[in-house]
Parts: sequence; C-alpha cells; structure tokens
Amino acid sequence: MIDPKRIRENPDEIRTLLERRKCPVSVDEVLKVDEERRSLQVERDRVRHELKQASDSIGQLKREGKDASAAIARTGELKQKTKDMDARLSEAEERFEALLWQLPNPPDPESPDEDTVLRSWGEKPGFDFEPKDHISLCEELGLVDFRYAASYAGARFAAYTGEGARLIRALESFCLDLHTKEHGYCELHPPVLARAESVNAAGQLSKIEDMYALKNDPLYLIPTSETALINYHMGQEIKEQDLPCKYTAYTSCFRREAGTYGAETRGLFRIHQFEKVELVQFTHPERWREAFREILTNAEKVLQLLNLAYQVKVLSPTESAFQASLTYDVDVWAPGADAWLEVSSVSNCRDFQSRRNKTRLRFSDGSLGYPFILNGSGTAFPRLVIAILENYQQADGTVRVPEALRPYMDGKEYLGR
RNA sequence: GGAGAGAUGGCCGAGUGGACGAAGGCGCACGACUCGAAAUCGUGUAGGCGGCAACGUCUCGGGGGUUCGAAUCCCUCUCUCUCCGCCA
Repeated sequence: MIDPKRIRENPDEIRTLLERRKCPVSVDEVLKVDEERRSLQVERDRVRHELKQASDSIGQLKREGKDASAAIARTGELKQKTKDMDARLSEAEERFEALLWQLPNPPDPESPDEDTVLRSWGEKPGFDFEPKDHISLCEELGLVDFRYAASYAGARFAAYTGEGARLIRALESFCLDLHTKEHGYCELHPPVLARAESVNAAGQLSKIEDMYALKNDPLYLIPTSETALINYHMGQEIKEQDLPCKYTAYTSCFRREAGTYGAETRGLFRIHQFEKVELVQFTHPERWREAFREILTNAEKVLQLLNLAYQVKVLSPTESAFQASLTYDVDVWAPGADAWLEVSSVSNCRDFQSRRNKTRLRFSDGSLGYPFILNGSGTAFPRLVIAILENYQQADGTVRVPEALRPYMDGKEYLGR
C-alpha cells in the first residue's frame, strides 16, 4: 500500500500517477477520509484522556482509603462519550484503510505509455521444413496428455507424461540449481495454499475472480509463488546488514483465467495450473535498481543457457500488476506459434507489499523503514517447454534436448528417439 | 478430530483488578574506572497513530466483553506444546 503520508504530502503527484493506471479510486476521497480520521483521533484522545485521569484519581482515593463513589458516579457521561468517539474513529479508520488497500502501486516514472521492447538476445532459428507448433509435438511425442487432463480435471489443464514429465522435472532442477548455486538464492518449498491475508498482502486479492478458493477452508491456491515468498518475513524486522534477502521457490501456480475463454485455449500456453520458479529479493530502498537488474539477468540466464532467443520489454502502467510499480517482461521466441511468449515478468513492488504484510527494515542507525520487494519469474515452465519444443524440433519430428538440460535428463539427446 | 497446557519487551522471565508500557536478569548502546581490555559501577535501551513540538493515545498473541479502571476477570479466534486418534 502507498504510504499515507506520501498521499497527504503529494496528492497531485499520486493523482497523476494513478491516472496513468486508469485507477478508479479518487485521491480526493482518500484525503477527505484521512482528514476526518485524524481530527476524530484528536478528539477521541482528548475525551479518553479525561476518562483516564478520572479513573486515576479514583484509584488515588481508594488507596488513601477515601470514599470514591461520588467520583465514580461522575464518570458515567465521560464513559459514554469515549465509547461514541471510539466507534466514530474506528469507522473512519476502517473506511480509510479500505480505500488505501484498494489503491494500486503508483507507476514508476520510467514506465512508458505503451509496452516497449528494449532489446533482444539470440537468433531465431531457421528451418528447412515447416516447423510444427507445440501441440502437435506434444501429442506426437507423447509428452502431454491433454485428453486425460481434460477428463480428469477439466479443460485447460495439462498432464505431462513420460519424457514430458521428465522434462518438467529436469527444468525444475536446472533452474533451482542455477539460482541457488550460481545466483545465491535461498531455496524454499512453501505451501501452495495461503490465507486471504497473505494473498492480499501480495496484492493479488484485487483480482479475486482469478483465484481458486477452497470450499471448506478460508484458503486460496496461490497464483504464483511470489505470494509465498514475499510473505516470508511478514510481521518481522529485517536488519539492514542482512539485505538483500534472496529467495527462490518452485511451485505449481493456480489461476482460474476467468474471462479469457476464447483466446488461446489450446495447448500449454494458458492453463489453470502451471509450474514456475520464482525469484524474490528484499532490498534496501536505495538499491532496488541493482536488485531489479540482477533478477532480470537471472531470468535471462535461463534462456541464454538454453540458447533460446528472447526479447525484453518494459510494460506500460496499465499492463503491469496492481502491486508493481515497474515491470519488465521477458518474452521467448516460439517459432511454431510464430510469437513471443512471456516467460518471465520482473517487477519492483517497492514498499507496497512490505507495508501490507508489515515486513520492516531496521536500518543500522536504529531507524525503521520498509524494505523494497522485487520479484521475477525464473522462469515459467509451460511456455518454456513450448519454446524448447518448437525451437529444438528436428525434421524427423523429434526434439533435440538443449545441452544444458542433458545432465538432468540422463544425458538424453533427443525426445522421441 | 478428542483431552489438557501455554502465548508478556531483542531474548529469558515476574506480574491474578488501581501508582504497570510493565520487576529482575541477559543482551545491546553510551559513560566512568583502565595504558588497553576483562571484571565492576552508572545511565539509557519497543512500536503504531495524531501533533512543529510539549505531549496525548493505543499496543502484554488477535478480536470482543465486564469495570470508573484490565497484562490481570469473562467470551471467542489464531498459533505453539503434551497425550490420544488418523494418516504420508
């Protein structure tokens, strides 16, 4: 959430920034309720102070063995007044909080009005045959059983089979090894179910219609392990000297994808459950750029080691997530689909999430603040699988295994051979 | 799921209705002593909200209640521990 002081002190700046997101919440409304709440608090504190003093003097009388019943009788009105003020104040505070929680992260000034490709890496492969799309490759090589997944779980699910399942497992180990051994991340394996509070801290409850909720428990299936990782220090203080804290996790991710029917409904491109390796860093507010570049580099490294062409683009405020102030996407080239596929999204959420889940930062001078939290995929698998299959397909219908993955596949050189 | 016991400051731990935001200890910071250190002694050591500040107010796991007054009594929720059950 946004620092209320920042809104109070720079309302015009916040208004302008939020307009870039087409945010429906009015800053004036927030200011109005804030003002209301503050003046109520002054009044409430005053009334309560009177009551406390009265109580103290009753205690004093009793200690001296004097009769206090007259003094007690006089507190009745004060007590009622305090109760009324309490109710009015907490009502105003609730309204204020509710408004505040609805505000998205103001976009970074760097974010452009339109998504913009910044650079690209690698060569698109040339084929002397007509490249197939991943759906044909999966079916012909028996890597994914869509029919089974549909009858077992429903439309838009995938069940990897045989070498396909093996490929997913190889990718998991490959990515986690890279990020833990080479990039210095601490590996976690968190629950994929989370409380509303945790999901909300991450900013994802703003799209509740996209979340899977359980019937018998107040829990949600997480849409990304970002949810788990950004809450790792919830309610805690991190010491400045312990920064940056870097975490990675491989989890399944669950998204209802409500309202996306009709578009890209076949194959692995957009499915309800997918696997992803996530990277999260808690950083010093002044060093977020370093962390941002690092996470982006870490994600790119996966594609570079697999020798897949990709492009990096910076997203406009309307495209970036509710909780993010700046987002870069990494899109991998998929020749069968003849398209760039988003496999990673790197975001700076500043102190937006740490304020929500009360992760605080103890500076070495003793003062207290909030760490910046950044996240990025490193990377999302179904689309990485699409890219591998389509880029590495051979004329004979088999798929060459990228060399970097072979150690994780018992040295296997080709899928389907 | 059943039965019981707990949750107090950075940590340990006292506190069962009034002088308690909270004894004592540890830790930490500063000062004294010292050539320096250890030991010792002294001082200080939570956060939120509001306020320029003085200060006020809130917080003893969370929420609600009783009371003039709650860390303390009552209800409720969460979490932890022990035993039983059930499992992977």
